[in-house]
Amino acid sequence: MGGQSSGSLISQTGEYALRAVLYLAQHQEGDPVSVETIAEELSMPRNYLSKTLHLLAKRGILTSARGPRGGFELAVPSDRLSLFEIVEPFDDLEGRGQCLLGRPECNDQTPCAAHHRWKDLAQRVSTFFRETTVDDLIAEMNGAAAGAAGNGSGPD
Amino acid sequence: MGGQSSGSLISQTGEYALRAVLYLAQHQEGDPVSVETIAEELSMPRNYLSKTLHLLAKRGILTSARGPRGGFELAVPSDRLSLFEIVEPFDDLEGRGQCLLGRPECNDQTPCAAHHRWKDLAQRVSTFFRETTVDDLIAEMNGAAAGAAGNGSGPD
DNA sequence: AGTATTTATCATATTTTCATGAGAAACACA
DNA sequence: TGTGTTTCTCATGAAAATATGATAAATACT
Repeated sequence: MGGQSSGSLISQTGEYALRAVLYLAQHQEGDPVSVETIAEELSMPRNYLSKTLHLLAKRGILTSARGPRGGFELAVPSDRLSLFEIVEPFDDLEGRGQCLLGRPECNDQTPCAAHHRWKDLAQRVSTFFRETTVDDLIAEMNGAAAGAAGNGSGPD
Repeated sequence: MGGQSSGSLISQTGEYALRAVLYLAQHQEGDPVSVETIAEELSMPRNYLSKTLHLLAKRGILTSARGPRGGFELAVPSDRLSLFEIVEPFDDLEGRGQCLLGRPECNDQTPCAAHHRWKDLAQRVSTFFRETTVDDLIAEMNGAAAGAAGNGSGPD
């Protein structure tokens, strides 16, 4: 022991999913994008990413096509695709994992010691994932890079 | 794949630590408490908990004593012991794990796509762990169970 | 001194997560 | 129809987190 575990809110896999979908949203012109491209561009393990994206496709978040000109595309407009939908297949952001003390049931009726103090924050996190869209993140990227507004053509 | 990972902010081990310390704080009368007792009472793996508490002892958060009448005790007054100190040896709550997209460096200068939106929440979480004390949780427990004040003897 | 009790430490097992590699299936295009 | 490209799927491997069991070391009590 002594080694620190990730501590991150989402798993490595969930993070891959998030970054890959973000990439797809930024490369929506024309043909689908191959796993090869994404994996290389974002430095992710190719086959592992393939499986990850496959699961998102099964969830209806992406469309996949095989063969030449195949690859993945968003199946949902990026301004209607929440981070929650992307991460949820891989990480349980609600339900369990809410209670700091790991109680199976932890609510206003049967609260753990931390419930009342933690509740608000947990709720905010939940809301963040549910209400933040892929589009929001892209907008913020462009905004932050260029100055919050104005330049119609996205960079890159 | 398809199985959801914990999704919890802290690891199983960190959760054990938190719950065990909380238990210790509530049983501070007289003799130290043995791992045996805590493990049984809180349904945790005995030897694993032993190691976990040992690490907290090395950090100066608990004192440990061997032999008859041995066990663990708080080494710090519960109103000056933050949740951060308890969990930090097992989970990296700050630094890495802050960036949603897993960037090694993610700050105001070199932000990831989610940085500006996520920053505030991450900060709040960090503050929660740093500023919430063990005493706060115990007070809340008693308060929530009995009605915010009054009954001197704490319920079990 | 001897004994029972309890933590400390070591070696190992189990489970979950993350990752790799090879081949099958689907598809576009010539 | 054939060929190359790409996802899909399976089998396997590696690493980390979690857990177990046995033994050593320390200590209180008789």
